[in-house]
Amino acid sequence: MQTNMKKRVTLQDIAERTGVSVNTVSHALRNKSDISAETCRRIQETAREMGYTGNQIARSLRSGRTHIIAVILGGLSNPFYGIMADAIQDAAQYKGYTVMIMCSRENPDLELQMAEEAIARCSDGVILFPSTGCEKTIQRFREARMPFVLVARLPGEGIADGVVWDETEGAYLATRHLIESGRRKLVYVSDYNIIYSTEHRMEGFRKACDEAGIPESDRCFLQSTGTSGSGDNEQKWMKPLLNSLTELRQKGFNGLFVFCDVEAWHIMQALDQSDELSHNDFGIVSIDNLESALSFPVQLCSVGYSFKDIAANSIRLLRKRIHGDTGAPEKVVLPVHLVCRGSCGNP
Amino acid sequence: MQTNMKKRVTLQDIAERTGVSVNTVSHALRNKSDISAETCRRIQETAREMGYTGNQIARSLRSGRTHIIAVILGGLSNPFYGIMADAIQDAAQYKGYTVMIMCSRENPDLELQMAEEAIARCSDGVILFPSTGCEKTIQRFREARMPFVLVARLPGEGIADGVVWDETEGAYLATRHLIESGRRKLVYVSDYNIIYSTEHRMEGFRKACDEAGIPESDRCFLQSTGTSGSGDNEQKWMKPLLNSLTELRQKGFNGLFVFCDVEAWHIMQALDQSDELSHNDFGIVSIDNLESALSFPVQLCSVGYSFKDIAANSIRLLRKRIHGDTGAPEKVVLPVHLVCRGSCGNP
DNA sequence: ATCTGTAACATTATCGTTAATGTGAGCACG
DNA sequence: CGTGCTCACATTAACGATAATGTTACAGAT
Repeated sequence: MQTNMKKRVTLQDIAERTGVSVNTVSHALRNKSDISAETCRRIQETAREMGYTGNQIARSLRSGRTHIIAVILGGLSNPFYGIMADAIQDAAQYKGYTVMIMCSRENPDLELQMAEEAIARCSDGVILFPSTGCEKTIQRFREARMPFVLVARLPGEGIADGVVWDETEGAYLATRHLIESGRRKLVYVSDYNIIYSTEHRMEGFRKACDEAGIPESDRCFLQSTGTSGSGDNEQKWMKPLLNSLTELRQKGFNGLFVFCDVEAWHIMQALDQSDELSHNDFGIVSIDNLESALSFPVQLCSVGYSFKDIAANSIRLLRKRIHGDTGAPEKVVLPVHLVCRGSCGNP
Repeated sequence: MQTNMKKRVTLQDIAERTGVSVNTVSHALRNKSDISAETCRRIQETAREMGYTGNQIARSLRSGRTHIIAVILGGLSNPFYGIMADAIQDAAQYKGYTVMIMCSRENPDLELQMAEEAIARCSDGVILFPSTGCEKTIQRFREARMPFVLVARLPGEGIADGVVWDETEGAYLATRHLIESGRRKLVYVSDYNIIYSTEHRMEGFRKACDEAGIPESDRCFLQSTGTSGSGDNEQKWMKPLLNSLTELRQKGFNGLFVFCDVEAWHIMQALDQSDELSHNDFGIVSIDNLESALSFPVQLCSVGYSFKDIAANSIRLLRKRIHGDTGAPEKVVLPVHLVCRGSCGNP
């Protein structure tokens, strides 16, 4: 059964080999005081010879610290999360943490399950990209006294530490960009209905429209289906979407504000596969600026923010809590910027 | 200092509360025998009341199993790895494992460092996407008796368990597709020089050329720079690439076999940003079929394989070793298939 | 000659859980 | 009426590392 008995070298083994106590070995390897230079050298050499590797599990049990940060996000095949995870990994590693990524699939039940995992595994803290319906998860972290930070979405003011970017401003910039490129009949289109993000992006959209004097009749909120990429069957969602867009195009709508880049790609794909429409029939802008990190051959105008800053701030806030800070929740709002690549249709 | 004393509920706490021994609590919570139904019920209820969550760290130390699988890959911002990681996560979770993702940045030194982490944290096993120069990493896993599987790249026959797909066949299919769409002066272009993959893809490219009777003079191997996405500065790599491609175009070269989708996107982006060339000047095919998982508005012909099967087989092979199998290394070669989306230029 | 101090180690307890034994009460049975 | 057996728990010993104390030998002070 246990033929692959991993008999790792332990402090005990080194102790026996060098003829000192386990504690002395432990101290010697960590260069603590109270060990003579000669003994210290001998122990360290023996440890190297024997191929000793400290057992993090044992250390964690003793110290109560795992140096693990759990990151709960939608799923890694979504480039948005992929890029985020990469940035967080980097920032975490820089501070000596290992990350453990868990996927919620944007489902509050799975999210809670992942939270339970994070707690059971004694993570030092959790970075949560909260799903819509994350209340129970947050409640659970509180009751378990598990330090956590909310990223990207912040359901309620002062509820917890959070790192977000200026969503309203982002949507405002994107929409204004559409308008400045000559579009005056605008569609806000999305499959997503995400806590925090949706309301703020809608608000930014409205603000830009108001400012430009675009009447309500020239604004349209199109709730699409399948464009978020959750469903697999293309045929199912493309048809209805194209029908709606064709109709809107005939009514003179010529600008699309799309919730995020991933969704915009889906919509562009649909438009390009259609016989009657092309993605050039609409000015298109969205949010996330993923192309900047990925170098796609897609010319999508988008509003970006710094993934690196989001990661660094998340780790910073988390570390504060891990180290015992019990102050009021801190909210970090990062700036956004517009990147024009031509999909707005500006001549 | 330690104001956030996480005083979790332990078996001991439950034992004191119910007036039985710690062991009895342990048994009761795991529905082991030798505990009377009444006591069992009482203990479980108390545990629920007190909000008990088992401590995985302690369990791991005791049992010698962490139920953690470390995955060492290039980096999550690369959609190839993002999709892979997602599939592996899924397969691992299905079998009761949590994955710990570590990034090698395709750098053997970092890779070794991550391997050390995986060992120190007592992962049950490791899934490694080996970098070029992975010998020391593999050596380390062996000496630590750490079960591992190589995925995507297999440096040497019978060296270790491995899951790959038919690279030669893939490149052959892709190249033949180019030829069948009327291209007969072909460029193999790549920045990558990856162990295993590069030789096999080149071989497939050659095989298709040979079969179609394309003379050596009508084949070109272009070693690009920056197209793999490792460098940040676009201007640096685009110029030389476009110069090379312009020259090749003038010489009549009209088909590009690109190492992988991510690289093909970069090249298409460069072509589209050029004044003299467009991505329509070349038939383009590559490998990975990432669009199928991501729904990008990019019409790239590509050779795909099943991410799900790769993930499932990796976990399967790993579990065999984790459970003590010491048989000969197993190599799984998964089939590939071509997906045409039009970038080949077929009229 | 006794006391004190300290360098350099050793011992012991502990983190939370679980496997391997240990134990006492109650009951059946020859 | 003692033996054996089972039930239902308790006790003890790990897992590997580390913090909190103990211990010893020897140097120097008084």
